[in-house]
Amino acid sequence: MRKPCCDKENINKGAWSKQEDQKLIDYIQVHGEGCWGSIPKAAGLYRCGKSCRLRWLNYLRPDIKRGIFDQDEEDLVIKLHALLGNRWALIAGRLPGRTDNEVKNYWNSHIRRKLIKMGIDPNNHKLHKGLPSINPHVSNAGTSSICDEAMNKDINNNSNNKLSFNKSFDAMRKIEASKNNSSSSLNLDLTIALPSKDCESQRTRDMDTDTDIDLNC
DNA sequence: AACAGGACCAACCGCGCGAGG
DNA sequence: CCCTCGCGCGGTTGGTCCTGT
Repeated sequence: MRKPCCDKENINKGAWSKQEDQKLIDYIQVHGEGCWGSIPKAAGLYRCGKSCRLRWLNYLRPDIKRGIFDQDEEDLVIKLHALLGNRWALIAGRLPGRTDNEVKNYWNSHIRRKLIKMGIDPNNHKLHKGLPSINPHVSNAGTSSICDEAMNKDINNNSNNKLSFNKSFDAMRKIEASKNNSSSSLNLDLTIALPSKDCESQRTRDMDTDTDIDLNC
């Protein structure tokens, strides 16, 4: 049996107060991120390290972009989900300022419902047989995923603004290939367009994470 | 105005993985 | 090797807000 991540006694749970937020922000601004296990004590917080990490990454980080997803972001989430499945951290890594939690929540509350309404299975991005589609891009029911068309469109339209995915994505492709080896209809040429204005912040972000992606902006 | 049900989202939980001893 | 520990991830929960009746 695994031990709990932290001593449950003297540990606050639930919503964070403004004072707690400020303590965490102040501490990280001075000492930087990392060593989450020791941060609560050092910062004078009665929280476990995991809770501090989550609060910082999902809410307090200064580069977080909040608010509703625009159409480009939503499209990208759909495409990336079709490629990667529920790998929210990887998907969020392609959306500057968005967190995995936010992407996951947005998927579950908005996109998933939207796809279902359109007659598209959100798990495999294929049309349900027999259901009408209101998506003009999808015409070959049951044979092609929604992202194939969108991907091909992007690849054709953005030849000078492409992401070249290297070894991390090679690994990802292997995983996906083994997962889908019997039924995959995805085009695994993982060349995806991003808005050019985001490239620089994206590059910075990738340096901070292990998502090892080579960008040609 | 009051209530119910749904939607949204912050936070928690447990597991897997990698690093270090 | 094996074990322990810390970190990161994805799934889930629960509180709050919103909307319809």
